[in-house]
Amino acid sequence: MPEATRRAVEVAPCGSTAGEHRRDAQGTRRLLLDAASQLFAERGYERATVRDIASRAGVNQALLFRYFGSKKALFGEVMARGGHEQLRATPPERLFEVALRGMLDEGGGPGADRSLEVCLRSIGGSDEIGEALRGLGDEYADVLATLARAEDGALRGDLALSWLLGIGLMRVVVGKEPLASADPDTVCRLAGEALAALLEGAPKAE
Amino acid sequence: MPEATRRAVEVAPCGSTAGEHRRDAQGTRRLLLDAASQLFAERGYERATVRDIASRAGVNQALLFRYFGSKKALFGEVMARGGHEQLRATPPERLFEVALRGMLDEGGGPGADRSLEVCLRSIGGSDEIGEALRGLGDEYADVLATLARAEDGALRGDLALSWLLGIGLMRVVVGKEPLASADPDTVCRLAGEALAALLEGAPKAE
DNA sequence: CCTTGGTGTAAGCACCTGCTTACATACCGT
DNA sequence: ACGGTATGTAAGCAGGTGCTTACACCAAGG
Repeated sequence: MPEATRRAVEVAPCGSTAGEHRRDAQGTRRLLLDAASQLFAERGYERATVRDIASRAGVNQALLFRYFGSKKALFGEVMARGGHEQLRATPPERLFEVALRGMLDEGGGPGADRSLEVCLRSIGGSDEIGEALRGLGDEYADVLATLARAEDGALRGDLALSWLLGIGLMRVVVGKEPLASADPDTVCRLAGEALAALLEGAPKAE
Repeated sequence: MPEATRRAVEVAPCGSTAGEHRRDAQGTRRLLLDAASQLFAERGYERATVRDIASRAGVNQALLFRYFGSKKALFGEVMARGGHEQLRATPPERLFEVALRGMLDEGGGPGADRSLEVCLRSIGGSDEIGEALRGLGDEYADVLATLARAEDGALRGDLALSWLLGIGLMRVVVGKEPLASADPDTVCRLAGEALAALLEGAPKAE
């Protein structure tokens, strides 16, 4: 090893300011996970860069790769962490309304589940990302399908999920007026009534 | 068959050697427009690169910038060319069904209107792109709103459009089963019935 | 003390992006 | 024929991307 490596960079030690940043792998891992969750929700997968994520977490981007291996793996962990909680905690007959309100009340606190929003904003991305998103969609659609009593319940469940995501798309991502500013209660009522017609409609053309 | 469409353009009268590129600005401009239309529909705005577009058109990418100035301007021309035709040629009460079928019958010939598909696949993109897409969405929603007789017709129109795009999203972009393989007639019937409930529902909660 | 291994960082790599420039070539009026 | 110009091309630029590497630090453990 050459002697020149002894050269000091004279950079301020990270912990010198009030000792705030202790060396804690789990902690910074979580910082990265939180920052990624926010940025994926705000910009989608492609437009959220690893530099932005690391910057928001306040750490070096190399740590992101040390702890998660790749941007895609990080995305996978973010989706796995948030996505399924709401699904398990909500009874099927209320799932549509709860998920819809989750998207309508956008500023619903920092801990709100924004995985559907992440889905919407990331949809144009690479095929591997689409794969991950399809998984979450399948789970929602399966639950919704149980609400339709007709034999083609799975298809009706897909159509219900389509509407759920379509509404989120128009309101949150596109910002289409008057939908974007509409009262969540009104939107839920209108959608709920038509949804009932969908799920309880005649099972076959006759 | 993208190769066939390339040589199908015959604008200039002089039809000499088949393999050679006649120098025809209008012709290559149109080649670029066609290639861009296809690639934007297949991959969305961001993932369709100018190199790919020029390559599919069989010309040098520098020509793309000579004729259109920028990728965004090219996108604008593509959207302006295709988007509004279907809207004008369709009576309002059939718009939902026609647009829905336009997305369900995906391989509907090379001249089919795929602007809605372009919208869906480009949604995650930059804000300026979102602006362009919002314009087309507004036109559709305005027409759909006239179908609702209630005073909140505009909101119901937005919800109808949300569903239209949501179905396209799930079927074309995500490929969600069983929706992706479902019979278009069945999908149209299910959606149409519930849509009627939406548009003709009670005007106010009371 | 000093080694050792986990934690943090700056710098860089290879590639891709939209876009530009300098140059070659074919067409057309004279 | 010929020169000017419209048309086409190859090469390159500046910036951004995910990801890697070489190195500095800090806290334990001998």
